[in-house]
Amino acid sequence: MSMQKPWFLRLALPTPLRRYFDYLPPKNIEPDQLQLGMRIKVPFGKRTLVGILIQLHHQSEIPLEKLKPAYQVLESEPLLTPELLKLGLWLVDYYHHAPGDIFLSLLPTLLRQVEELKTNQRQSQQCYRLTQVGESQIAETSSSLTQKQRDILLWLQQNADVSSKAIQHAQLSMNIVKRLQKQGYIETITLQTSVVIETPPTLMPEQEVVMKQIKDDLNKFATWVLDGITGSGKTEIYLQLIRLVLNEQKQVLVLIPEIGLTPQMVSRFQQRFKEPIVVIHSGLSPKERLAAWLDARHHKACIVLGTRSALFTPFSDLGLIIVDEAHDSSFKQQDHLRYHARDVAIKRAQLLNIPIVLGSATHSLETLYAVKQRRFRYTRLTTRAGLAQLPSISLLSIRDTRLHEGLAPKLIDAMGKHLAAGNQVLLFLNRRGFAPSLMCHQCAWIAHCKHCDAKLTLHLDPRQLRCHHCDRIYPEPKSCLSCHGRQLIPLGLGTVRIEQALADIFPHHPSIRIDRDSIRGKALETAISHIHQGKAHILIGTQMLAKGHHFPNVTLVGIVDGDSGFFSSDFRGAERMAQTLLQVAGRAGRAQKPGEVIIQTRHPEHPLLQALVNEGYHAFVKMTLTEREQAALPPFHSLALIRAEGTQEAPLHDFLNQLKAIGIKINRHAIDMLGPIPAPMTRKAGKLQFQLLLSSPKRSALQQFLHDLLAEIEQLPSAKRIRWSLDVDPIDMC
DNA sequence: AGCACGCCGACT
DNA sequence: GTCGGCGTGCTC
Repeated sequence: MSMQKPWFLRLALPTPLRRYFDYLPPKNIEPDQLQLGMRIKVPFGKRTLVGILIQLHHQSEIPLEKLKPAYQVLESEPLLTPELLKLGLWLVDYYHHAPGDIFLSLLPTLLRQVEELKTNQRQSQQCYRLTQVGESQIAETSSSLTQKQRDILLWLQQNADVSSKAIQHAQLSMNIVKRLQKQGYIETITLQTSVVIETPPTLMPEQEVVMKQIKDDLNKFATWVLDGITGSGKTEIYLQLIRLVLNEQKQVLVLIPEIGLTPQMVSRFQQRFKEPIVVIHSGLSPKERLAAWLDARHHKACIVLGTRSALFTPFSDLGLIIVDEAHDSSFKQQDHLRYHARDVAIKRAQLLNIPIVLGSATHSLETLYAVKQRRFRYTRLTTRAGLAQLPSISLLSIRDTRLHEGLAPKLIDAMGKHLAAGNQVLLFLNRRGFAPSLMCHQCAWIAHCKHCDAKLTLHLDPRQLRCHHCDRIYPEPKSCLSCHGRQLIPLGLGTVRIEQALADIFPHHPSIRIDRDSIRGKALETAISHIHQGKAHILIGTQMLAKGHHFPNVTLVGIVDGDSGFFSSDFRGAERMAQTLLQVAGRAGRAQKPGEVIIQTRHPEHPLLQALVNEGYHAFVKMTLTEREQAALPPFHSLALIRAEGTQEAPLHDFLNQLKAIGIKINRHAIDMLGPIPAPMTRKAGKLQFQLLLSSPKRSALQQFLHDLLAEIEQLPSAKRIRWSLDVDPIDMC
């Protein structure tokens, strides 16, 4: 860059504004001292902010007199890698979100703050080890080490990766350790390593085939769809692929839906690899998160295992991305930047020219459609390990059947048989509490939440009504609030009600309930081990039970309500229900015991249910894809949803109509606009929600349209008064 | 989003 | 008299 011409910094700043900000360079700084991605401290209005350098340029649209000089550059090397910077630019383009919000959310919170970063303050979980320089110092006879320093190095040679506690316990001085660290003889890493490293098992023939397919393709971008039923050994494929990539001195990123539900995944990784592993999830403290982030950035960690947010970890040598349970909707962020970690991960792999593996037993329609279009590569595992058989799935019609607390006599009989044989039974019902509604016997009044458009759920312990949408609690009314009738009847089924009923039906078989009410914190682990020890014979649970854990002694799975998802207002309801059904079914019949799955339904003739049960998930997918195509829905059409939220209906309606009018004006492409319509749950926690749904058969057309529309909205005075948001590729409509 | 300014109502 | 309510406007 020429010394004569004026030059400017273009920064992303933490504001919701969809634009960048230009600054004059800080004093005494030459352009070649700056690198894109560096954090820079600047004055912004009356505030001081940290921004990220996006571009150096010669021409600013802002008049020179309005430009302020930046205060200072906060680092000598950019913390945001060029690769993440590119990914950020893509996110800006694709999700049409404020760039400042995006670029700053790529950094851990501690790095978004104006205060200077204090280093060497990490103490928790920090482990010390010798560096190569330190190793050679020990051998060096002429080294200037003192006896104490030498003792420490020798001790560390014997005891690698130890915590400061262990060092103090060995009567060694942490002060000297710190000094040796400064001299570069000792380094710290964040990890929990297990001592025992297991040897990889021999792969089954089918796994060999899958490995060979992916292995031959490991040095370039490809999206691999690994389709594997529960128990078919997907994780083993991950582990062996990771081994190959680690052997190339590269790093691996593994994304999983929820860390809390998959502790065994973490420990499996720790048992297999001696290379340092870092776990990133929302439960970490800001310090821990930063430490993990920096370890990945500087290749001190070789494997990063984490939830959605771990996607934005910087790596120096990333070689492979794995997304486990890739269909899971928790990969989609539902506020701020509404990104889908699965989709962004694919983009990241593409930018890095590395492979990505999506694993699931029930891939999303989007993924399978991409396979059909040959955009993704497909490979599958169909047999369960250890000769375990697949469970047989059957539909049980409960139409015209007298139910006992929601359970058909045939299901109760089946339960009796399995229990008598000494096996465990799992009942799945995705509704917490005792009863999902409370109705007046006289006038049919139903208790509703005052702040949401939702019925209140009756809970027993303590006895109260609760809104599952805003978590408000109401006392149980003694009489009907409408007609004062004294007889209020709990309607419908919750897990608590089933639990009570089962205590009567099977008094000699203890049961355990697993849902968000019965399980808090570590209780899940306790409950799971309880189940494994056979202390409970019947397991009753919600979604919580469907993920991650295997129950080898469960031979019967009962789906209490097989219809709920198939008749929901959301077009993805059936897909999600099918995924959940198969996921729950997968809990049963591992080991040598064959499993049985019984689905209670009022619509046994429903073609989608029939396809799912008789022909399997892929038949279900094929049929659902046809429906989606006819209805012009994803994956055939691209969607974007503009939501507006407020306390009064009229301004929201007006605002969205205004957007629609602008949309019609600028619409050069085939963009459909539906709305404004009330959101499926219009009132939630006291707020009204309206939405405008945009759809197009061409993703790029929708993208261009959104770009133009947002430019117009920025000019709109009403847009500043209304709380609104844009969701590109929304996954649920409420 | 923050954070100002600004113009009106009820308080020491 | 001023403390503070939130409408409006700006941030390179």
